[in-house]
Amino acid sequence: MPELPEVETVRCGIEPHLVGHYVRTVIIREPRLRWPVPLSLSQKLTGQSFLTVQRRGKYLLLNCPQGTVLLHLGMSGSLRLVPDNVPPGKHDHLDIVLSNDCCLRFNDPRRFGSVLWIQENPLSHPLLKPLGPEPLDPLFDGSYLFKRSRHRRAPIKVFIMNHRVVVGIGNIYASEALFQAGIHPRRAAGRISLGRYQRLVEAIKTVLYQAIQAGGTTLRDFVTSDGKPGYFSHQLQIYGRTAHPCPTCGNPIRVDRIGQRTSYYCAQCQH
DNA sequence: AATCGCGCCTGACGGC
DNA sequence: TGCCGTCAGGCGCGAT
Repeated sequence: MPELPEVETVRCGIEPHLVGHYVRTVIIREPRLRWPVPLSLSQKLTGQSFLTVQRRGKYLLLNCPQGTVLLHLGMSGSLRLVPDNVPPGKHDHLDIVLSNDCCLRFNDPRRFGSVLWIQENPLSHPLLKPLGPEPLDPLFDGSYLFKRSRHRRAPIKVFIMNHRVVVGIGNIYASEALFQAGIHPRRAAGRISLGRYQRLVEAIKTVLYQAIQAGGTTLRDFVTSDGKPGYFSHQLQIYGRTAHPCPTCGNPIRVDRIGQRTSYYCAQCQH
């Protein structure tokens, strides 16, 4: 599923094909996404040109002079650029056809994604306003997390997956970062020292950077007309590796359910 | 204020 | 083979 690194890779991939081009047509085949795709999207977006393509957490912002397409890939969403004569396939819910004969195609089997049109300042939109800092921003550091976590009894894994605390850390990278930092996913957030938070933040930045770099190389051929856009295969040390030996100590990796999410950890290495 | 649990949805998978 | 139940998961929302 798209995590922050995938969304950033998508952003980089589509940006050069959108910026400076205008929208010829919008085709909505299935408006029933997480929120209904507004019927007015077609009319509002047609004729607009793209100024910039930004990312905020896992949201993509396609900025136009008169508004912004606010897009989320949810669990199973993907964006591809295809020549505009390629017939749509299953779950191709929406096309933004561009002046350069290219078509930005949104596919989402589970329809947890969303495509909205907003006219106010995007950052004051109700979906974006409450979001915490970007994990790769320098102001996201150990002392920030330490301060935010005081008196919090929630497990650290739940805490760092809370998008009001910090955005873009999904289930996979939460497990990976906690493993790398040697912190047990169930430990209460309020009972972790500043030093350990500094190590955790370092781990979060490292796993995200590595994944973004991996994505940049794997998804070099972003413009495709066939096949699925491969989310890059993660180099995961712990996620999904139940009963495999821990790469550090060799003890079997454990799986557990924390905050309604599957969590992987090494009971020996993480405290 | 913080935390919990629900619901949205399809595809993959296991059991019978 | 086919049918059915279960699970996976991002994330906003309403309840506690």
